Amino acid sequence: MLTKSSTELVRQRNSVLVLSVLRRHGALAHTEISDFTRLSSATISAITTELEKAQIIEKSEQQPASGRGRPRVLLRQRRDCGYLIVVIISSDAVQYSLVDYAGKLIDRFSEERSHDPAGAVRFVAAVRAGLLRILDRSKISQEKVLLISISSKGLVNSTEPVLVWSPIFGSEQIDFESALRPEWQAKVILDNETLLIAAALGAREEMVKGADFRSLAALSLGHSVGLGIVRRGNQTGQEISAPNFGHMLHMANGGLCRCGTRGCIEAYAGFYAILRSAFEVPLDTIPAKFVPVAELDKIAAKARQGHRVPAFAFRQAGLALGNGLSRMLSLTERMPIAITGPGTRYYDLLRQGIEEGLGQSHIVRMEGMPEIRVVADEQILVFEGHLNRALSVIDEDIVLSGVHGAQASATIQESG
Amino acid sequence: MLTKSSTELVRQRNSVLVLSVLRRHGALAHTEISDFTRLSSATISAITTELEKAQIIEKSEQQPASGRGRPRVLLRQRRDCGYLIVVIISSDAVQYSLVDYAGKLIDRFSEERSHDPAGAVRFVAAVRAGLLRILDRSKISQEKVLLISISSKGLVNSTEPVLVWSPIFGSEQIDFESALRPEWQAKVILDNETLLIAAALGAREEMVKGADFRSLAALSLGHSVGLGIVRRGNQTGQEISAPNFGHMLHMANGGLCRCGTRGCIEAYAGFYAILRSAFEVPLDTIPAKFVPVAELDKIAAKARQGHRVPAFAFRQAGLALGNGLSRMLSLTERMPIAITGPGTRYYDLLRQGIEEGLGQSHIVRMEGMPEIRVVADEQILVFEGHLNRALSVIDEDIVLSGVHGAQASATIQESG
DNA sequence: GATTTTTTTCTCGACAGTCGAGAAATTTAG
DNA sequence: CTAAATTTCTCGACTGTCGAGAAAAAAATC
Repeated sequence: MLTKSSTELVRQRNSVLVLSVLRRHGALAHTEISDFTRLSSATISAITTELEKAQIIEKSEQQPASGRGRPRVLLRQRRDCGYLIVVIISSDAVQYSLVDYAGKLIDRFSEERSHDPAGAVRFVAAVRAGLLRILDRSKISQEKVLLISISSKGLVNSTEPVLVWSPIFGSEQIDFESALRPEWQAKVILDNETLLIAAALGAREEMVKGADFRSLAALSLGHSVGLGIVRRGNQTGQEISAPNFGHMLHMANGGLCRCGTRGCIEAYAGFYAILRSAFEVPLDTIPAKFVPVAELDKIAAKARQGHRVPAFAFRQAGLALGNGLSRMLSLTERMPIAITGPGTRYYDLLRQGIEEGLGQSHIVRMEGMPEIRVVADEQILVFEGHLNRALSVIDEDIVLSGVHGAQASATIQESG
Repeated sequence: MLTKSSTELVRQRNSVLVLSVLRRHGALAHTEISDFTRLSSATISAITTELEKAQIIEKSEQQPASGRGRPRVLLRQRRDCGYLIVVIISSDAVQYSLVDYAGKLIDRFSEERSHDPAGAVRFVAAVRAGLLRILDRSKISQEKVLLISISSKGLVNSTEPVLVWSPIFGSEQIDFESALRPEWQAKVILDNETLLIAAALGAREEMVKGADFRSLAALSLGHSVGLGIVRRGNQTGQEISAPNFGHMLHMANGGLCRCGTRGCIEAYAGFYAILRSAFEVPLDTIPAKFVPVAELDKIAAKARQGHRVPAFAFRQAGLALGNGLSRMLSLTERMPIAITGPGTRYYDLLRQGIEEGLGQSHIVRMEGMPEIRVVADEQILVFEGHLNRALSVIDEDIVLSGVHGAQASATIQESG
């Protein structure tokens, strides 16, 4: 449904635009902002003075003039405009990071995760405690925290911050919104971890290729299998989604998966599945909850030495991934695939299977093999994705709700 | 990438908004437009007088006043503002329809399709002749044709009107843009047939449910298998896609498909596949080019009488469809599925397989079986989808490029 | 038949936003 | 000290939307 447009909307959108180029390129002068946004100098003046009055951006300290002419005055976000807490939930720990409005990391710690099975309630309590702890350590007032950005593996509700299914808690849903609302007025967002990886890679790619960038998929290999897809939207930035790839059907009536279904991709390509297959355990045995990486390393070593059974296990995993990717490509379009996660260390063993699995589909035979690249530093990508996403959400929120109100309160502060 | 906004953009978007409510609700009075668009009366005046000067809309004939007060003046699109040619390519014929700007059908005919294999070039020539023929019959000047909207089964390039793969011509690409550009200045768009069905069903659904509508998939069963997905976009209307569903991998190293790959869904669920399976022909035999529906009816009759082999053929088809749909749902979200096409007459035989195939996946086990409905009148839906899509494209084009220019030329005409 | 009521359309002034041009500011080069 | 260069700021013009009220036009009422 289309909706009406007004001149205020124009100002809002252009304000967000100014903030976003500031975000992307760091501190910028008036003229540079004008160049990047294609807005006239007069408009930049109007917008920046408004944002400055609202205490969202500030003029930077005078820096040594680097040429003739009137020296530039750089504009940058005010670090103390607001704060962001990033919560990264992984299988064995939860990492809390406090970040300021300029994207600078202020504080960070990790907490071990309790592995007790009936732990959803206790887990939520732990997250609440962790959030209060990082706030307490920083001496920042709670109202200044504008956003809490959470990520986890698993399936996430697309509109609300509800974890619908996760490898650890299964179908025991976790609603972060209602869990945190009592003590936090900050907005809460929740994203799938691999989605954030895809978003970060997409942003990097767009930096390089510019308008040529179309789409990209990120595949994360580990105890579980995740997929994120980022596509260039029609007009409004990027469109990202995190399908339930690990539990997409690979083969009807296939191996038993952790989720209780038979034949999921993960039941062939997850770490536990490779282990199960390498030890020739029947495919309908209930899989191990957790597999030490060292264990898998041993299997990989044997496979590299030429032992048939472990090599076959990796090959089967590759085939499941390749088939799944080919199905994903059939449902979307040809796009490069970036593989991340701890599983990349076995890529030499997986590769042939992946390529064969991809090659078995019409789309790949017709359009050719998609570009596959291995990307390290999964953790950095996740955090980068958090920042990209969270800070632009904050920018939008500030402009949408804040500028006029904040401007008024700023005037009061000045006169008071 | 965000882009700058300006006041002209506001006017453009609001003009499109006015045209779209006119499109949706038929002739409307000033006040009604204001109600629907939430724009003020003054703005409606400004926009409508502009559109009227540009000869895009007109005041309707005075109708008997139906109450007290100043009588309403209805505004409607000018039928002669421009024309649209709809070309529906099906396996045995090509249908040409001439439609005016108000969406009214003016002329229509079908032409048999030559089934010669080396026919891509000849086929394009036939389409060009057909287009000229329908233009000639109508006595409309060629410049008045603003858009040629083509649909076909198969895989379509998402940005340009290029048929990438089709059941009949295979990988022999057809670029309608370059084929028609010499003699037509009209814009050319090409869509997958099932995508248009999905778009039409989505529009209907949105009429009923309003903002509650989220997404919907249309599955078309026939000689080939098509899928269209429509999702409510973030802000700008609907987002539709037509994946290569029929040739998504169903089973690695499975039955041979028309496309030359093994294991496509169509190689189990297409009409030829059901035939092959019912006659217990080996799955690697090259499939029949064309299967008379009567032949399939016979098999269905036997299956309904309880014969095992033909019943199994339908069941296998259902399983392939169900597995494929479950994979699609894993990659998107839970959504209702509408089944159309000639294959719906065998739905009683397919149903059990489809449901079982769906049930084998994690997503369906977790979120439950999606709603499945059978929808008749596929042809009507295709045409409706064409109109929805094409006319809104025309509206946008007119406003974007036309209003000021057309206004100028109108003034010239008046003074001349 | 004149007047009032009701409903719709049109018009006017206020306000918000962007833009181009040029003025003002401020530094380096000579 | 002056001229040149460069950046920032300001002003008036233009476009757009809005609310209020005037104008139009028919039915209802006296």
